[in-house]
Amino acid sequence: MKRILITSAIPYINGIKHLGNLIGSQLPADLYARYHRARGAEVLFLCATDEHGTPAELAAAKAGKPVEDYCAEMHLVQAKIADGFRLSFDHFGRSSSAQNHKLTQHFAGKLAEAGLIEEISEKQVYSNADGRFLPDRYIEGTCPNCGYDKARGDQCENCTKQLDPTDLIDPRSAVSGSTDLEVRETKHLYLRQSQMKDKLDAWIEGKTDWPILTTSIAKKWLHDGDGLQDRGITRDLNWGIPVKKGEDDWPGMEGKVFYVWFDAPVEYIASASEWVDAGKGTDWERWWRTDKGADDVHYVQFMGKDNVPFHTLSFPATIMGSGEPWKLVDYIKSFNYLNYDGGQFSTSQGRGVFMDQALEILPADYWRWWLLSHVPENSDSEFTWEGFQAGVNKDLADVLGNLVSRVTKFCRAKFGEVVPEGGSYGPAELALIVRLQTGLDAYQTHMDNIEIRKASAELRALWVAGNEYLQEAAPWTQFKTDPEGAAAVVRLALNLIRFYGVISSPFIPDAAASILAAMKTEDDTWPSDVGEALSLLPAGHAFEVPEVLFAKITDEAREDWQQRFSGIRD
RNA sequence: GGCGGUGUAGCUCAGUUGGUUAGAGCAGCGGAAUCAUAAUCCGCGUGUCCGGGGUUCAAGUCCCUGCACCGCCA
Repeated sequence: MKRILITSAIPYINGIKHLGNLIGSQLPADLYARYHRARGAEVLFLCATDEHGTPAELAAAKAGKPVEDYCAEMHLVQAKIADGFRLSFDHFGRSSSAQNHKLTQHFAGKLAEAGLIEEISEKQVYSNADGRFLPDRYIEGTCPNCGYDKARGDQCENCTKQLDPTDLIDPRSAVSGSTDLEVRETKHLYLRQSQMKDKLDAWIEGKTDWPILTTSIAKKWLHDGDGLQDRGITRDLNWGIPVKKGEDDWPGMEGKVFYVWFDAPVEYIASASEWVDAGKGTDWERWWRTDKGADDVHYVQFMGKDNVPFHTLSFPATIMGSGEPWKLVDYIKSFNYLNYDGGQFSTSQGRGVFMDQALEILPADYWRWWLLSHVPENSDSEFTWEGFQAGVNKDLADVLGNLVSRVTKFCRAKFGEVVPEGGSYGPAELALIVRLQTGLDAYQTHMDNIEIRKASAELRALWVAGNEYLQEAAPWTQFKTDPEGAAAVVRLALNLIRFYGVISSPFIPDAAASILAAMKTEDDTWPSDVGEALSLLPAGHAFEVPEVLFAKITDEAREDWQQRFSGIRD
């Protein structure tokens, strides 16, 4: 049996994500996971919250809560919303888990043994009032270049000049506003990625089947300027994974933690360990260790383009550098950005639709279908309310939903809520089967290749083929002179509905479940031979006319939402 | 400034290793049908493939250059 390991980029803990974040990794990953499960593969689909770092600490402080409590709460909030979108994670972990502490420290220890960790002393700004070191961007002051008084320590937003915190005039803490700052010497660990450059380069060079977006970003970082640079992997913070060399203390690193980008990818592995500890699985190493059964695992990662450098370079450097047989990623699917009505989605400005709000106004399937069929695979794409309304109404309500409706209601009126018997299949039916077999094969090819837009277009074309057939066969006319012939058409059409329910389930799982429930069958076997699949519901099999599968989005509702989500989130 | 991406019908996008009259969905127009969520089906597209050079028997598809938009710059 095929074994597929799937991870989605892990969302940061400080707040609810918007639709751009959802379509950029979690939703495509879920589609892929559902598809392969449906086709009988053994799938392990993992995600988690990314919880460490300064933004989490500040968000917790703002909420007036200890950071541990804040993260625990926000994790539950994000988990609940993920469930609302039917994201079918086998485990939704936390980067702050004990398992991740242990693994992250383990990797650091192995990297140190391999000579890939370097200790470097540097000067950093310390805030006496806050009792902590401040990252560059959390120091504010007056820009020496343009005089802007809210310049950040890394860059002036007004004149865009790159700055050092020490350049600022009258620097102050962005956390407390205190001006009681001093520059202190502090020691940090650096991952010597530059030592791994050739190895990483050769590895990326071999990935000719990866999306250009993925490899071009990786190559840029490998070759740009002086090539791949070493990166600091520690920070002077309280909230994080304490720096240790395996299980041993790391002299000189007391009170320091690993930097988020180092521990966050390790959580992909730790999440599998959490999955076992939560009693949902029995052996996580057979997914992650090539010496313990993972050599036949196909590992696919999903992420937005901003995450590509970590996944193509830093994390592989960590894994390769450990010298241990950890599973390396086989395919990286990366995405561009989804824009909102002519601009960007913005978490800080509350612009666009956030995941919780989306679920308040419409069922998950509406969002899943539209987002997946417009996923920014080749370039940035755009969400507009008009486009969303038109797409959802046409594809889901008119093409698929109405087909289910017209067939089941016609059958109920003429034959009762039972698959009718009589008649036999002729050339039109055979032609339909051939058409569907061709389309199903194409659909599967696109899904296998993770070409999501193409897959959604093909699925929609399969729905359309059903309407074409029905229109041509016109059982409502045939019924008047040849009820047996009409019965054969309806029998096929009812089977067609079940067929659609099965193959559509990766995109629209709730509607698919409703369809199967209405057809009163639990057989959701993925079809291989379409002819067989369309004779699964025999004459005499009872069904029921389902409620309207997809209510249309009205102009009034659209205008209302358009207004409501244009500005600042309440 | 450097690097990367994008630029194809009103809109959203396909166009594989260069090769026949550049395609699909939506919207629009005309027709059929009336089972259905006024849904469906059929028919209708001469667009400077961003501009300009070049390579080639042949370029949307390769090379150079200019323009526009977007992103990244540890």
